[in-house]
Amino acid sequence: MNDFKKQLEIIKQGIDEIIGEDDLIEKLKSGKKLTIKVGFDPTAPDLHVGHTVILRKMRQFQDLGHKVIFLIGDFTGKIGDPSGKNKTRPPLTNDEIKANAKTYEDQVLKVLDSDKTTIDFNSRWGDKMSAADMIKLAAQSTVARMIERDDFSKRYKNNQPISIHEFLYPLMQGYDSVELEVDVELGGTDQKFNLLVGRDLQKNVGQSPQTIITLPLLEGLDGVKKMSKTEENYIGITEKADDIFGKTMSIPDEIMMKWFDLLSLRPLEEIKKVDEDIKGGANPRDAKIDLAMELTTRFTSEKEAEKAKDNFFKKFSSNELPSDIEEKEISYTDMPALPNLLKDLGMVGSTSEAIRLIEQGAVKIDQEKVTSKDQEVSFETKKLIQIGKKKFLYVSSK
RNA sequence: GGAGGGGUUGGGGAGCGGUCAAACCCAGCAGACUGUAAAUCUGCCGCCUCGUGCUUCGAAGGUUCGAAUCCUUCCCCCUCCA
Repeated sequence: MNDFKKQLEIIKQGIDEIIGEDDLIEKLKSGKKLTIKVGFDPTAPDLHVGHTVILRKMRQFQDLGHKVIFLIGDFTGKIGDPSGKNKTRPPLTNDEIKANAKTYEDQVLKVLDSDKTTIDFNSRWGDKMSAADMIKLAAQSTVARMIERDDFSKRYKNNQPISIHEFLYPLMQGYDSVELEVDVELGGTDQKFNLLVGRDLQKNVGQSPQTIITLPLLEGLDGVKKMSKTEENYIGITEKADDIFGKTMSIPDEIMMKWFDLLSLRPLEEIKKVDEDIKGGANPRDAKIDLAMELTTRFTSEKEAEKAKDNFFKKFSSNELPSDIEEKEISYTDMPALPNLLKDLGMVGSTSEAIRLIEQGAVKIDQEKVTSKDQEVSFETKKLIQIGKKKFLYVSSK
């Protein structure tokens, strides 16, 4: 593909900032196959959809015919980072790094094209560097330059410690770009400084400085906070089809288009059309279904996605029961009261909660609403217990 | 080292001797409605043996008929000064 304008449009879709756009245009015009680099921390092996924003961008580059390097930062990972915001980060062993790399690979290839992905490790050259090499590298930047970085300057002003080696991390990351002769490096907005260092180092050795593309953070399911594990507003990419589909359907309408922009691999025209259709009065629900299907298919399979969609509508749009209800057998000598039973079954957190739910008319047994917490139920024959719209369980006694 | 401020039920944040299981907001859950698990409205939102029951307000003691609220000691956070 040599239509550089078209390429540029795809490259610039859904990004936060691009630095060095002119260089990129020149390279695209020349028809050169570009080398794209993205660095990943060798810890955190469990990816969620928010992480795939950058993977999606990598995939777009692959689809445009460029070379994408998935670089695992194991060199720095082996050193550990005693000064991070979190507690001491223990150095990783070689085995841990290998295991994490494997997990990464499994997950990342759900988005990336396996044939066009190179996985590399910066220990490949990092391990060979001598103290003299490191000092030479360090000589290429200045303390003043380092202090420009937002978090460094804040910490400096607040008299919080900054270890010397922290200055070496951005340099090392930049050096990776020199080593790989990178044309484009992608990263989160918080990576901007580190990415810029790469440009400087490349210039110093006479390479064409890499273009930098930063990507915005994706809001989570609540539509407000950034997607993260700790906020529990995430979709893990190894989750079950039903969950991926359902969670996607639960995002607020307002952020739906952003999700399209940052996650969808559809052609730009199609995404624009979705937006226009909604503004023209189309039902946002249908667009959300399309998005949910796309994501579910990507992280599971088309077949599972279809099934998840079916289940979703069975569960929430019609009164049909979902197809995969769990079953439990109970055996009691003294049958407990219903609220206690619900707690024992793990359907509620406490008997108080069970009582509340019963009072609110949320509990059904064999489709019949339970009207009193004292209602007696026999499970001689298998019965279906339902709480709210989401919890179902078949129960029978031994 | 010195001077202050603070730790309250998932988060934020009131309360400063009884009427406190503790305002209010957010999150969460349920019901109604619908275009979906969106939006909106309503209710709930410590635990149990569901009662003038039990356990909570950083921890342990104490004062009091009665404490989240007062006193003592301890632990932890934050701000300012050196």
